[in-house]
Amino acid sequence: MGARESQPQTHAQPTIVDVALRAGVSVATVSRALRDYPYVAAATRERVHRAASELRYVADANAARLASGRSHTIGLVAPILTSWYTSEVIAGVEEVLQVAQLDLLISTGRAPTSKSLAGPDQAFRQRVDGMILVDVFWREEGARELARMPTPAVVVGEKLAAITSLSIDNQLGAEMATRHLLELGHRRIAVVGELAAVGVTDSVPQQRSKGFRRAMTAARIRNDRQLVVDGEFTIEGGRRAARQLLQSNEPPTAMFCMSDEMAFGVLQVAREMGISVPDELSVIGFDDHPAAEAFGLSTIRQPVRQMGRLAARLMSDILDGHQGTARHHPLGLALVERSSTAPPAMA
Amino acid sequence: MGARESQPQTHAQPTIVDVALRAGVSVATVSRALRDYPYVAAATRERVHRAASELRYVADANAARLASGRSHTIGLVAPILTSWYTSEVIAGVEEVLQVAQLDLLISTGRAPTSKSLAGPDQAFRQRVDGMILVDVFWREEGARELARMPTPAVVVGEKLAAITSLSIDNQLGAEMATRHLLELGHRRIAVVGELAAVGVTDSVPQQRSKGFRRAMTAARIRNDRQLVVDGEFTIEGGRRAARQLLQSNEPPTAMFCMSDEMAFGVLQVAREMGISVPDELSVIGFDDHPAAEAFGLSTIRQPVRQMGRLAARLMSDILDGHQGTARHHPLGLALVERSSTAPPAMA
DNA sequence: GTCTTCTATGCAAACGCTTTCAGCATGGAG
DNA sequence: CTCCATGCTGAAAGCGTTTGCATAGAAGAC
Repeated sequence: MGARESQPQTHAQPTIVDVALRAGVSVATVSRALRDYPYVAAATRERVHRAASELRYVADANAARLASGRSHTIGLVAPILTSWYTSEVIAGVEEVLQVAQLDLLISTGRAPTSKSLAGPDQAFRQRVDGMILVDVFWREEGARELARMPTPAVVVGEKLAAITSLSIDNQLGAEMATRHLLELGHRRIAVVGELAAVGVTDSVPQQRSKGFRRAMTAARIRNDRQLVVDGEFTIEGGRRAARQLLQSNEPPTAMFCMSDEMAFGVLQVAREMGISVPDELSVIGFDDHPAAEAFGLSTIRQPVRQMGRLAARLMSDILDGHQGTARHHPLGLALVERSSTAPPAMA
Repeated sequence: MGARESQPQTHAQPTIVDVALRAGVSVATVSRALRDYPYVAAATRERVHRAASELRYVADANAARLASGRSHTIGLVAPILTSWYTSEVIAGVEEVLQVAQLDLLISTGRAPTSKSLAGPDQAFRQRVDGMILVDVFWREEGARELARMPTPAVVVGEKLAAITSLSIDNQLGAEMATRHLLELGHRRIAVVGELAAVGVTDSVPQQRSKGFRRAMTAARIRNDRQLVVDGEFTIEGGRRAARQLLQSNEPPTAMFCMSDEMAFGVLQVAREMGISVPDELSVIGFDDHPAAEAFGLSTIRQPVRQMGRLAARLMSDILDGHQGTARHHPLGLALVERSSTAPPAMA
């Protein structure tokens, strides 16, 4: 009793068949009409659209994906989701995906098994049309492997040749920051970064480290190992680094922190120790974190949100077939002077 | 010419059929064996597993979902992804989903069309087994509607009866903050919150507002409308609020900011105006944002990450059928005293 | 031995779409 | 008047799983 005659009072979602029945056409036509394909008479299209909206029908994404191979979903992988950086990238990505009608599947980069950097696992790749990899460290070799995979990818945060990528020039940024301190007259400048990573070829910390050294060398200042300390890229690490540096018998007059968050920790410790910033100590960060202004922190601004937007746009283009060849997209940096940097006190 | 005989040199993913062929069993058996269903002989199971791993086979999620109705994906919706709060929740959620073998699909709560708070659109719901709604404002009426939907949901940030929810006690938190200031001896206390939302019944700002009023009333202090200002829940808004309050002819001796970020703005302005905190002005926030410590900001700590974890665990339980009835789960708050609050200067 | 239970397996029907292919009008070209 | 494009539509074959049902042995019950 009661075949499909009565309107579907049940809570089951309507299927394409329901729409077809109601519009008096075949499911094939419904499928075409709803996706605005050619070869559908205007009147028919109209009728189908009406039927669909009356039924509140929306195509099942899984079935569609199964049949067509496309999922209209792009995946994003990042080692940590909680950092300011990552969430800002995500926000940028979402911004453009939303208008591009694409969904976002997020995954934290599960342990990159030391073996062949397996990368996002297959299960993940299957469900997306493309991936945006943020802050996972690939290097050219990994990039080539990545490029060979069937799922297209865009890497943010690293300069790569084998695959579409985008990043800032970390070395340049560090150089800008250091030069700023140098120009103010500082000579005894400390860096707080991440020791473990500095050794890793082309890692972000290493690049920033290079930029720092380069500016220092240009100013003919010798490398002083006492003045490079570990801040682990966290606020807490920044605090430790600051204590270590400020309690030494010959403290620096300025510090370049490779991230704003470390700089926040430094600022806190300076305040607690009664060391006045910028009178007795200049501090410059890197990022332009949303809280940097409130700290009055001078810093190097990187356009993170914009990076997210760009990544999404590139991905979207690739999916549309306008890909062009893989290339790297550099993004600009800007020095933001605030109140944490000034000429050093008289010696 | 090479049917399926040769091993699949092609880049196409192996399907369940390939595994079946290789293990010498039917696809049905493969399906069962791989998911560790009963009624599969140990030896067979073993053989299938081996074949699968040799082929690097992993079941296509879309096909599986289509056939079984389950997607092993939970969806998360939030109005903004970029806030510290949201990303912390997400991190907590991811933490437990990862071990529960569930994927996370994220979506920003598209414009909640004023009409029947459509909620997460159908397209989204279809793709997930359950949803975690963070900081979308439902109220009991919306909650009931939500509960009627086929997709189970967990709401974080609001106390609801009709649906599983979890939140802190906002009123209590505000009361704790205010009482702290009161106990230090302050009488002229300002609140910075969000005016627009204070009028909305049971919105977070309204609840915090109530808590504030309640503590003040208990201390027999009259309501002074000059002392409640808008900070829009942003750093910038905090700055504006601070300027307005501090430039008035009778400035407060203490301020309760409904969020740490607004407090950051306040602190910045105070510093710029040469007003010493906490000597001339006490400031307390709400959240315990990661940067709060660096600011030396006293605040009310809410366990955001833990909320994410709990939400995910509840969702996971619901999906496993251990749901129990919908209920609200309260989370604890703690006063964190730092250096931004102290007794008022002599009058 | 026969009759039931179980256990283990396979067959084949969904699941809800997309897409190929073929078919039917229609209408202009010849 | 015939022939071919051309525009529109429908039938049906997948897409890669899961799962209900049937079946074949094996093992107990009698």
